[in-house]
Amino acid sequence: MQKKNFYITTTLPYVNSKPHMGHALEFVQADVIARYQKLIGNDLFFNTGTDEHGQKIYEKAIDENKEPQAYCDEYAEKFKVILDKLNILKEIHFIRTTDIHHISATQTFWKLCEDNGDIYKKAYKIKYCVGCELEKTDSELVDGRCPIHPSFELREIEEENYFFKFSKYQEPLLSFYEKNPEFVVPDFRFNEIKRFVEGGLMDFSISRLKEKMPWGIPVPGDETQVMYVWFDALINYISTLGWPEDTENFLRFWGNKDTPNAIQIAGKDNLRQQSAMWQAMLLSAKLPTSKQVIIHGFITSEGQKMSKSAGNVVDPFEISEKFGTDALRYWLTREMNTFEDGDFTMEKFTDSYNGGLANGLGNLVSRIMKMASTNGVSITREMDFANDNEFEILRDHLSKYEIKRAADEIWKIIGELDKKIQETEPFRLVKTEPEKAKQIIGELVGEVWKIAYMTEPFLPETSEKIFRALKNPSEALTPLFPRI
RNA sequence: CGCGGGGGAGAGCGGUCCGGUUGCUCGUCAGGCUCAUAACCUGAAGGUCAUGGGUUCGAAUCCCAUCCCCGCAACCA
Repeated sequence: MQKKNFYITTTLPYVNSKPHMGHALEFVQADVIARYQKLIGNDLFFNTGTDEHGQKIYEKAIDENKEPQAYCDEYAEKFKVILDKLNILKEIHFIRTTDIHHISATQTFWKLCEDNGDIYKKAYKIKYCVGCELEKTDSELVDGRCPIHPSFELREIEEENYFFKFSKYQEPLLSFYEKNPEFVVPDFRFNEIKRFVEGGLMDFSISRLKEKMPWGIPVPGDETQVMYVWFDALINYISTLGWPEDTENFLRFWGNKDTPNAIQIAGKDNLRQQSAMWQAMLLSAKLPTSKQVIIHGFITSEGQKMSKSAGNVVDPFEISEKFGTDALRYWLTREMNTFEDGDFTMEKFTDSYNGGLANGLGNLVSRIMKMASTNGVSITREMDFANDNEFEILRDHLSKYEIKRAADEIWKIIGELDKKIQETEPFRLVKTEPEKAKQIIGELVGEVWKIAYMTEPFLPETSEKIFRALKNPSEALTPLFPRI
């Protein structure tokens, strides 16, 4: 099989809050795909990082009495810690939108769009709450008023901002979608964005007055303005590759216009930004588009949106500390519907842990390894992903990013093995026909090897433990997942 | 007429695109096994697949209408 270059990126979390379950979901989903690609022998560029500019960060920093940069440093660190905690591939690139190189790349990008006539200045009306002394977006308002200060009338202030000619890209985007029928996965999200673009596009504001909000990347050639955070943040997907200087790396992983290569994963709230706005920006800069955008759902808790006020926030850090990284990864990949919303409760979590991990995978490995060590049976076969047809089903699902379905296939095998042990009874047969029993146990050990191999993208730590046990069947195996 | 998702055994989900004995997980009940983490295997009970109409030999699935729940509605994973 020919080696390919594979690029995948998450969205960059905005550092206005610490890592939560939704971030964990996206990191783990991306990691499963990345690990799988690595396993089948492809060269990998895996990207994530932190989105650090903008008004909200600026305010938070002031609230916490910190310099914005110091505040961001602190939060970027928190995200690095959660990546580690989730056992995300160490080779992941971690870009920060305050990185010097990102800043210069963004300014270059801006100039490309500007040269193409897609950036212009226009008076822009903003709604301003005198109570908060802040600008408010329409989505923040309740009944047209600031929810915190409903007694104040909102003031309309006019300021000059730069705008991006999004409207110009309605037709180009639609024809691009037409030519790339798999551009957004799953298909119902693709329909959603098509309908949105068909409905007409409004140019969007891409800068802010520096004197009001200095925490942004300076607009080239205009000292009075900084870029609006969205414009800057999206560019990370290519600045992380060393664009614009490192054209070789860029072509290798981002691809060219005929064969775009970048896979992006994002939450459903990011559908527009990733699959329309960002693609229009790339078209404007005359750069290749992304290859595919994968959209996942949200995690609710007790059927409701997680929020501090509802008191139902589940901390991924705590869960993995308490039950293990792979227990959390298992839940995120197998219990969650890959493309839809899922609900997290402690009860569901422990049920799935006990069922799938303790009674399922853990117990199966225990019973087979015990028989193997008692009877001196060791591993007899080895396979690999790239060449073996045994993995075809898994391959089919993962090439479509059907993470849950791929995991389901593994657990189907686990169930069949439990059944096979019961039906062939090697533990009993060993007393009457030891050779035949050993042969069966040998087959079972081979199956455990296969499971360890297939499990690696999902549960890397467990996979490693099983491999270790397979090499030393005589060593006592501690339960992989004690019941909880 | 804004967009989208959903209504199904006690609970949670597949299945719906491309009509043809409702499938899975957990729970309950009965039996079996003893290699294993009170784990594992077999079987059973339990559903008018939201409602009303239509198409069809046949509808959870297609069409029309209605009711209810939940997100989003330009920058919140």
